[in-house]
Amino acid sequence: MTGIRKKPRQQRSRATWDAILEAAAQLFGERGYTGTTTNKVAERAGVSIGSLYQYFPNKEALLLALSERHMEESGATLSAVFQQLEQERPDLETTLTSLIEATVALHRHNPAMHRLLFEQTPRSAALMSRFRRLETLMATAVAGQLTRLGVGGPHPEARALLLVQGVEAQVHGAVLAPPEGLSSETLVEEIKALWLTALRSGHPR
Amino acid sequence: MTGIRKKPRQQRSRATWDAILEAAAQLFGERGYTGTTTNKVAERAGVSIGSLYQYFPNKEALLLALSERHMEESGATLSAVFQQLEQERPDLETTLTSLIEATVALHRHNPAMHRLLFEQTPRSAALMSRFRRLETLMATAVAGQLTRLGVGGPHPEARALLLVQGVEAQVHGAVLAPPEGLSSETLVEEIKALWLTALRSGHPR
DNA sequence: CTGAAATGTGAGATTTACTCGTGTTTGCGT
DNA sequence: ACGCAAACACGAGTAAATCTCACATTTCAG
Repeated sequence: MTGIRKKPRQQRSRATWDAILEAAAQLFGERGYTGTTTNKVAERAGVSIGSLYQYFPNKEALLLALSERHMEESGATLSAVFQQLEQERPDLETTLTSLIEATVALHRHNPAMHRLLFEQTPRSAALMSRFRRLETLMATAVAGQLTRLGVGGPHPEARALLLVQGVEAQVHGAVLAPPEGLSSETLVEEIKALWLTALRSGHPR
Repeated sequence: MTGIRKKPRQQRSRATWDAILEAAAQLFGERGYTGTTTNKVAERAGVSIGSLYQYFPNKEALLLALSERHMEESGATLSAVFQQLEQERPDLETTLTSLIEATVALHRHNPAMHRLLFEQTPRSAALMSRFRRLETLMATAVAGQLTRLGVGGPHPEARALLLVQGVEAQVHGAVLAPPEGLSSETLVEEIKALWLTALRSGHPR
């Protein structure tokens, strides 16, 4: 269930593989998932429909491959942030700001892809499971930070998970659908303030 | 774009309309959205495929109608909660508990429908806009409560929106996908504690 | 009773995901 | 250079799903 039917062995096939994925990313972004046909993907990629199905067993596999790529990028970015946090060990406010700004950056980096994966797509079990894996990974790392800062409470894992889920939803809304009369910057500042208060209370300095 | 092609005028057509929607709810719940065909919906409803397309212009319209129904129910439930809050005017902790428990109840009431609308479905622009409308409505009501309790901060609307988005995401995760080793009850209690701290800090009694 | 509007029907037109038999290119041993 | 097997590419065709439309039936006002 890797979403890949055949790993390319020659360089030309690697090129068609890339072309197909790139075409899929473009068309999904332009027309949405259901609005895109596999034939159109093959056409824009400049390959035959048969070649597409040689590498991707079905339409959803294209989406899975794209999500894989996107989540690897996201994972790498976040890993870097956590690595820096573990080196510098800043206070709660700085730590929170780093995490939230990183989340904002992920949403602003490729809004089309984010919309595609989180809004316009039938979330299959496979996609959900990939997503939960990233979420769990992040929650674990966050729990480590909370514990270090002494704000983990009785259930650091639980608190970290709620932080990850909450911040993701709030930032998603703030960046991709800011409501009438509220700038996304204002909202992001409010998000930081809210979580800072929620976490530091009862644990000053 | 109402998702309804023709409003029924006679009672028999109302009956077929109901039968179609009920069949769609069942099959979508059993087989998922993409796993359900419009012909099967018509078959289970005991009507011809033509009748289905007389009332619903396409498959997605079935989903939209179901979401409409679900959101109306949710809206009614929440309205009742807010009405009670405005009468009894309880303190912050009780208010928060009411709101969060209401959200939990909504998720537990019909998990299949919730999963269908929020996970297994390609979220069209129409569906998203309906969802945002409910979210905005809720945020406005919550903002009123926060202001009454003196915890609105400089941007009560912003804070309320973040609360609605955050709690929805957290409760959704806690109820529909509690992680290994954490009961959803524990998580819900943690959600309450977290928001209570976030909101009451700096504004004791 | 009558005609017109509302409702119901289902064969089939159209679209789309996906297959498969066949042709072409590449790498490699000799 | 040559031949050959494996990898790669092709695209008409198949199966299955969505949706249409011309026609049949039911309802009801006058």
